[in-house]
Amino acid sequence: MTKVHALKIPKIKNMQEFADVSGISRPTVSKYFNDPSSVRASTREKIEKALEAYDYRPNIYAINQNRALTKNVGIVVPFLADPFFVEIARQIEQRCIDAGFRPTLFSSHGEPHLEVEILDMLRSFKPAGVLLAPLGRASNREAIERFCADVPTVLFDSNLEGIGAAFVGSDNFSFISQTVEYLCRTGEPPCFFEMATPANPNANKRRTAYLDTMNRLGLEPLVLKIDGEGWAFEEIGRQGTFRILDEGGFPTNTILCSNDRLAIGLLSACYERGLRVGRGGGCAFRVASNDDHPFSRFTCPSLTTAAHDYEAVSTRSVQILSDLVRAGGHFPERTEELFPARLVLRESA
Amino acid sequence: MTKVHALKIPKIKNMQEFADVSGISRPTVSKYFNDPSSVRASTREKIEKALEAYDYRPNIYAINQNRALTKNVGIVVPFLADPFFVEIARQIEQRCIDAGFRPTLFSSHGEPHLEVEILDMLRSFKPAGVLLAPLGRASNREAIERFCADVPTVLFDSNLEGIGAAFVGSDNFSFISQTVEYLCRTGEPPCFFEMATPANPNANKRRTAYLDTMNRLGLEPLVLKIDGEGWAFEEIGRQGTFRILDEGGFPTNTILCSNDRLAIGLLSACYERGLRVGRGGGCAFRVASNDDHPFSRFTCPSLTTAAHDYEAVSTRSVQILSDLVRAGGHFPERTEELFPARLVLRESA
DNA sequence: TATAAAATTTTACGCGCGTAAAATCTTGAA
DNA sequence: TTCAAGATTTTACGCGCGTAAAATTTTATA
Repeated sequence: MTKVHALKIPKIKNMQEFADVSGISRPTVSKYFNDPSSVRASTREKIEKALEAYDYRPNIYAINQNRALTKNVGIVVPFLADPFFVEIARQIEQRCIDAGFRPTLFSSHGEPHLEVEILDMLRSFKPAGVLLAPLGRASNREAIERFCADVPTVLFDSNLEGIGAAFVGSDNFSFISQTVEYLCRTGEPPCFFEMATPANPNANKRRTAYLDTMNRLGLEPLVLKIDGEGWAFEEIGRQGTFRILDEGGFPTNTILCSNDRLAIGLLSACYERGLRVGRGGGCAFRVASNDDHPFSRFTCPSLTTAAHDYEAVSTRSVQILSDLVRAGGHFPERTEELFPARLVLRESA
Repeated sequence: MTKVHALKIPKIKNMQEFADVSGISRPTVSKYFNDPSSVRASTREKIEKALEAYDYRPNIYAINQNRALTKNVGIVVPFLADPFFVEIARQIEQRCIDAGFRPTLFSSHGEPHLEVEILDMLRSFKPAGVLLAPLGRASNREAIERFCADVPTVLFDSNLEGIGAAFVGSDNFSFISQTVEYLCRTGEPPCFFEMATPANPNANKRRTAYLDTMNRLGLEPLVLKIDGEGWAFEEIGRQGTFRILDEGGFPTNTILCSNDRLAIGLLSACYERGLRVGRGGGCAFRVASNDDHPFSRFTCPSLTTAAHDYEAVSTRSVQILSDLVRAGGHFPERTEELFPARLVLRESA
């Protein structure tokens, strides 16, 4: 666009020059860019007319240098290679833009030192606020706590007790109770398949929910813990399944996985061993899971799972962050908000 | 860290104050932060000693406002929900940091208007350079061309002829020739399974490579084009497979997919229809593909595919961008560099 | 029409740092 | 020891914009 008019118009270097050509004083122009509705309608028209003709954009560095609070928002997810986090990040990103913020996405890539580095860098960004999905168990709690003391932060997906101004996530009990009840209603009660040392605190909540639900139903719970560290859940689920199969097989014909990525690994291992999964006659067992991972509809068989309410979590997270920023960065007390799951029935159970 | 010493040390507000406490003039301190080796060793020691005691960090906005060229680098990928792009982005990110840049990741999320918006925003970032994997066919060529005229840009993954200072990607011919030759050597020649209107220009190169390779081998090529728009390749591959199966089935017992994500959809459709895929006896057909998508080892069966040289592409992209920046943003002529594939044999073919 | 109150604009100043040019210090050879 | 060339540091200025306070205009009321 610039190029097209290049012959006609002189280049605008700064706000002063733009103010000159639009016939308004520079500070008024500055006000306009901070909030167009803060200047008189007639003034706004003049500026917008000039804007069409001259295509000027304020220097973001000069803006942010002087403004006490920027409109930057940092979005930090623990592991971007997991499409679940991409999806939730995408929605949060869009809602931040709608709310007038300038979001930037970061991934800790599963590494605690990267998480700390990102928060460290985020400090110098002077963000209005940060939406943080922490690594969880591996997180440097102290570092995150210090960060949250300095920067208004809303945690999402994974809760760190007492840290951040608020937490928005999914109700793990809702996930598990729905899947367990469905499985019990339609067949044998499930055993619970999870990592022995899960990266994510949601995993612990899910185990507890499984135990509670089974007890409530008067059934004997059975937890299978598999080895493995880190964020390569699929591979961990796969190797764990091989080991279980080699050591005598699963104790029930119904398996509830802590999360979809473990289930993906489990399904691949079952397939490789020629074990058919599903509700049908020739099936060795049923498998259900939690998260509604974007790929869970393409597994073999497609995965019955409890779906996050992506929209509610992302919408509410950004809304709370907006409130937090408006409130000056502090809430009278920390809040936690959880959204229920929606059971998605597919072929695996 | 700041908090720990809070009682002992006064807070450093700006470079002047830091210069005062370290006994050096502010401009010299400025030089140090731009390049520590540009000040005398004795001066450097003084600064670094003060740095330990006072934990001061220059204001990035003030820095970037005055510096003609920032150290920012934009990394733009077309679709972050595809773990392939996450992986390549992660590696590029790390290499940018190693090269002294400050990378920021953006995703066009498959939408051309977002791609343009990102480039627009990137302008005001005054980046030293940009690494761009364009959407491809859907890209606004004109907008990207204008951007590349103003900002030093290296294209990667998807080439847009003549645009950008350089292109670094994978050699699609190497991918296809290896998979085709392997399939022909070990069984029936493959038909080629692809989208009728692929989003990505690599798809066209792959089709051409398939046709060439089959001709070279004296075999009759056979291209199956399936409908579908956008970036939901798995779903497109799945539905396309259902249609083909409903309309009489595949014409050969060997299928080469243009990319892994289509193959994932194809495999899920085959599974649902009870068609076994693989080399073994009871298998309806063999399926091979291209990309070595991070999930291709977890498909059922695991996917035989041609792998990108992630490391070579990311390393070379960043290296060329470094050169480009050093050269002042322009090369005497545009270069294209392609890296060969590595065949990964798994269970599907 | 006059005038006080409210809304808006302008004046005036500073933010934190980069950088050219001037001043100073090192270094090494005479 | 001296002194010039080279290396380093300091002086001096400006970048582009935010923002409090002052000045002005608009609006509402009498």
